[in-house]
Amino acid sequence: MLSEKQKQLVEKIGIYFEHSMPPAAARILALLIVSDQDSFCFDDIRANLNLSKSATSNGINALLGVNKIEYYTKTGDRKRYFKWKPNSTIGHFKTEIEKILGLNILLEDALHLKKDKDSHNAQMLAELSDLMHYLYQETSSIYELWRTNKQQIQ
Amino acid sequence: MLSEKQKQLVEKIGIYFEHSMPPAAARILALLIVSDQDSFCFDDIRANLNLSKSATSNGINALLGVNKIEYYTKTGDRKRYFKWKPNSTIGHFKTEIEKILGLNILLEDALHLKKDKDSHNAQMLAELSDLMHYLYQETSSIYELWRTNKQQIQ
DNA sequence: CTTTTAGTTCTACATTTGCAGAACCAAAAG
DNA sequence: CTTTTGGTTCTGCAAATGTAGAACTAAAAG
Repeated sequence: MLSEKQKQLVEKIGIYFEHSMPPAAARILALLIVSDQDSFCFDDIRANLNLSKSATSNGINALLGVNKIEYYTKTGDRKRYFKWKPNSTIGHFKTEIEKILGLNILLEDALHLKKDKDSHNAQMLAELSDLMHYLYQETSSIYELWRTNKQQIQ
Repeated sequence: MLSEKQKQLVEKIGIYFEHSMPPAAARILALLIVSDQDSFCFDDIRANLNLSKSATSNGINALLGVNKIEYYTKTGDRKRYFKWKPNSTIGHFKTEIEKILGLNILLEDALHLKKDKDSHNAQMLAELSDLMHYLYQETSSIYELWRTNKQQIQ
C-alpha cells in the first residue's frame, strides 16, 4: 500500500507530531497524510502501522478530538472511513505561532513586574515584546492575504 | 527576593518551557528571566526554587549547553553567577518558526511521493506549501527589518 | 596536611506515559 | 436467540523521565 519511502516518511512526520501527541496517534495522522489511499478504516490503519486495537482506537479518537481527522460512512457498512483534515494543518501552523506569542505575553507580564524598568533584562524584554508584536501583525495579515487569494482562485 | 506574583509567573513560564526541557531547568530559566536580581549563584537558585543540588546542577548545565544562560565570575570568588541570555529567546522564537517550516518540508516530501498529484490531499499539500513559503519569506524579512531597525536606534 | 567551598556524579526511587492483549459491549446479521 | 462485526475499555507492564539525597571531587583556604 505504501512505498518504502512513504513508510519512512510516515515515521519522520510521526516523530515530528510526537511533540504534540503520543507516538501511535502521530503515526496514524502521518499515514493519512502521506498515503495515496484516500481513506482508511480501523483495520487498514492497524494493519499499516502494526498497532494494537487499543492503540489504534485511542489514537483515532485523540485525533478526532482535536479535529485533525474526520470520518465518513457508507450505507449498509458499519465501518468508519477516516481521512486527514488538511485545514487542521493550517490550524496547526496557526496555533504553533500562537504558542510563540503566548510566551511573549508571559514575558510582558515579567516586564510589568520588574521594579527597575531600565535594567538590561527589562530593556531586552521590551525589545522582544516589540519584535513579537511586529511578527504578530505580519503573520496575521499573511493569513488574510492567503485566504483572499484562495477565494479569488476558486 | 521574588514577589508572590513573580513566583507565580516563574511557574507559568516554567510550565511553558517544559515543552522543551525538564521542569527544573524550565524553572531556573524562568527565574533568571523574571527576577529583579541581575544574577544568581548556584545556591541562590537552589534556595529560590527549592531544588536539590543535583536538579540545580543538571538544570544549569542543560541551560548552559543550549546557550540560554551564561555565567560570569568575580576575582577571588569561586562561585559562578548565572544570567539569562536574552538573545537566546530571539533564537527560541526563530527555531520555533523553523520547526513549523520543518514540517512543511516533510509535507512537501509527502506531495512528491504522491502517485496522483491531482488528488484532493495532494492539492491541499501544495496549497499548504505555498502558504508556508510565503510565511517563510515574510518572517525572515521581519528579522532583517527588526535588526536594521535596532542598529539605527543604537 | 586538613578543612571548606562549590559543585558534580551516582544511586535509588516515584511518576508518568503509552502500548499490548484480553475482556468486554452494542448493533446488526443470520 | 446466537453469532459476527467493529470497535471500546480494562488490566497489566515496560521504558523513560526527573528528582532527591548521598557520596564524591578538585581547588582553595586555613
